[in-house]
Amino acid sequence: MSKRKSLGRYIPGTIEKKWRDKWSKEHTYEFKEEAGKETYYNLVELPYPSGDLHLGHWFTFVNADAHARYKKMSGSNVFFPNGFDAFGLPAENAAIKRNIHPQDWTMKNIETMKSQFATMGTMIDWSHEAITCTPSYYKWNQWIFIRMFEKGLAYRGKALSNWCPSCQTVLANEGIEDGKCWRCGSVVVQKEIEQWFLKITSFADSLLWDNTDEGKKANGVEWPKSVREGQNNWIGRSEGASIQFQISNHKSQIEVFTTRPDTLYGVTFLVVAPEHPVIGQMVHGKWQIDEKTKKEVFAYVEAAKEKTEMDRKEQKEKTGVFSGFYAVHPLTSEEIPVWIAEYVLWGYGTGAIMAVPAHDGRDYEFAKKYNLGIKKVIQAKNGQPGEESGYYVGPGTLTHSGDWDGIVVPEGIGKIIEYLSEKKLGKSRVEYHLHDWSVSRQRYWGTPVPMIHCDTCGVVPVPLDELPVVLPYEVDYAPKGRAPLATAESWQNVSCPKCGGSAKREAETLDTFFDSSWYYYRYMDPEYDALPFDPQRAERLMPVDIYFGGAEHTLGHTLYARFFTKFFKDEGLIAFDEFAKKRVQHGIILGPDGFRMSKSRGNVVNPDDVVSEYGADAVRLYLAFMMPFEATAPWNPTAISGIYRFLRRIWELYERVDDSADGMLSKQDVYWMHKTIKKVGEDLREIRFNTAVSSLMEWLNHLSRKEQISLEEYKTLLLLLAPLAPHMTEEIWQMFQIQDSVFKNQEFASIHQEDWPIYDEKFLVQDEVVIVVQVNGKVRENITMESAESKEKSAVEKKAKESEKIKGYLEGKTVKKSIYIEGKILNFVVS
RNA sequence: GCCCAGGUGGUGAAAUGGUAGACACGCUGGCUUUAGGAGCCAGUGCCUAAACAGCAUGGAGGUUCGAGUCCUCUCCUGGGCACCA
Repeated sequence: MSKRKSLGRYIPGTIEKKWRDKWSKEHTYEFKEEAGKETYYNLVELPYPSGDLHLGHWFTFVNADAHARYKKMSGSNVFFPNGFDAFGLPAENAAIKRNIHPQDWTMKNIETMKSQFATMGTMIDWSHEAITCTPSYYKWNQWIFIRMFEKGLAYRGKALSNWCPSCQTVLANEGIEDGKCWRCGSVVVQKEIEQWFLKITSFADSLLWDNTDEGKKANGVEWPKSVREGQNNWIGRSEGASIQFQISNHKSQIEVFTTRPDTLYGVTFLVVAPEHPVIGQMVHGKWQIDEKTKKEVFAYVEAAKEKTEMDRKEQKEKTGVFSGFYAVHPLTSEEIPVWIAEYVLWGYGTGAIMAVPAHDGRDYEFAKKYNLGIKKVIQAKNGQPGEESGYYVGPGTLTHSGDWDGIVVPEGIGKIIEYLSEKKLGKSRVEYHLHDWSVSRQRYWGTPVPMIHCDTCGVVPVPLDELPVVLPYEVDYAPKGRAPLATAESWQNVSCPKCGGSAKREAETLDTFFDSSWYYYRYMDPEYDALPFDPQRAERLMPVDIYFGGAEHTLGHTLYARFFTKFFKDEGLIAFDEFAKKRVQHGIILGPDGFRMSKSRGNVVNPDDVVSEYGADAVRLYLAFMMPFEATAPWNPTAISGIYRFLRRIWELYERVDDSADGMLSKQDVYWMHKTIKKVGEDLREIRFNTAVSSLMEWLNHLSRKEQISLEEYKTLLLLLAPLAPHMTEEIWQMFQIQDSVFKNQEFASIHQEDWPIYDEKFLVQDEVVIVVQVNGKVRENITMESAESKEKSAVEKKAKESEKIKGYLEGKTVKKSIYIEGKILNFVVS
């Protein structure tokens, strides 16, 4: 009987540093492909190098790490890389504020954050790191952009933007204060601006998630419903019809889009957006219109132009103006007025609507305000009215004989569109809410758009063998009202690749969402220099098996990433449709006061402080334990002490390990061990870290009640804990080897190279079971029975009826029936 | 307005339709002279002197032998989208 020597006090600081240094020195976690071994691509959204790792980073990364370590112990060859999303506006702002170059600021932050990352004790493989602001990375942004350009997927287009006429620049919504430019105070106007777009809309249909059960099975992808629904709503496919309305006394027509062509009868007026070109014809053309109306229309349209998008959205009450013209209703030939109103958007559909106040709230509101007609459309129910059953009809009178004198149109949207096409009044049309993605940024710190403007040849892409177009270092990046790169004249002036004449480089840079749309391909081999990534390696390592990240990227980043993947597939670079098989979205840790952590509120918990107090393992374990991974809850500064206590109890349990106790485990002990192996494994696999920890605690409570702990039990406990608390388990694992002198003159074996323990179902069967006895569904008694005996309902019933308590409840009553769920519950239903 | 996720003790939370509150924090009482982030024992949903009595998972109905879990309606919180025709 050999009781173990005490390990002394548990001092996480020393232990953790020792192991971190060793792992990093020995490149323990560098990923190498191994033939015949299943790879598992474990991905976390790449962080922005803000300069400080916060608790949210810890929460996501340490839990993703526990999952990765579990997969590794279970036999997968795990690929867990990381990198930095290093371009972007904050670097420029910080640079201006602190008079330091954006690049230097960014690289310094990356260095700081990597040293903070190191304290987590993750198995992140930094040898595959990708940093998006390096030329070796953004070269491939440029390559992809040019490929898209050649396919017509990147194009120069126009879109309404906030424009400051004095600074001559586009402003983001955040750059507008009170409708005025934050820099010069001029009134901001809406202007059509030329910019670079990516044609994501041409992938709209393939980006739609098939949310039917069959669809989910077919693509084999496990993404949360909130993301799938959210993206589908954002893409916003709506099927409907476009319908032509003739303008009275003129040749022109107005085309409207509607999803409810079945309500056509109820149209009492048309509304066009203030930007609609027909207004120009009306006001400036030779159309007959009285001066007063003309003035009103002109004033309304001009006022609308001055408003920013924000102003328009904030406006609550609908406004509008009568155009002075009428259109002809295609069914009744009645004249209906044409109005101009801001609530109709130029950017959606045809920029004109048919207003059906009786069946649309907005139209109703507008009709009420301006005293316009309201007409109800009546649906004929089956069998009535009269013989026209099953059709939509306009109002009419139902005569005694059952005749109907209303206007009859076919029922159902499909049929009515057919009917309209036949009459040449309209046709089916699909609209999307999704817009093409504007990727132009008039900023310095980003990927230069690899294009050249030539007066003779127009826009010409930079030849591929001249990539990367390196972002020049010496540039005046302070805001001056134009793209900063336009100030770097020697950089900008080039000769045209086509004609050799003088030309200028594009001075705009790419949106950073471009960078992050494909970084996980680059991780596979960040040095690869033939293509953005090696298609053969992608075939082996991709798609990503699990992608951890935040809910804030539901509509932006993850949708763009899917778009790039569809593009790569079309290019023949990959064969799969979706880049990530599974998406898991983390929750948020709030400040101890229950509010979002923020410097201004002063409720920020610094992970470094907590680590120096309790150690990284305790922080890791608490972040796993405190709540479900997807939940949002406040940080509880005292609750972590329970975790610390848990770790120390395991540490101290070491001296109670009795080697001779092996083979002497009671059936209960074996049951506990196998039950915990099963539960912790399932939980780590299915992203239920909180219950994985609590089941370890339960087992520890069981072990603590025993006098002898066997070596097998204790080692199993360490193995199960290893993915969650990698430092402490490694330390104890090594102490075994030292005290037993089993590895003399040899390297110590790391616990993280060990296999995950295997449980055996046969040990999960208990000799005795407790059966709950209910009477009319209420618990009245617990009876304990031999497992074998409990399989017989009659035996269980017999035993239950022997109980004095149950006898009392059954006395004088008739047992109508009884329900028995094997090994669990017996319910007597009595009258 | 539409879509999504939630609502369970003082707190964070558990619970394949089968004993609601595991595990942990906090709190209460006790023990151990105890400097250790102590430990150990007992208790801790409500109502009760107590209960293996009754009531309890936002609310109201329903399905079921049995509902936190499934269905219908409703209220509230968080997140996303939005004059999208």
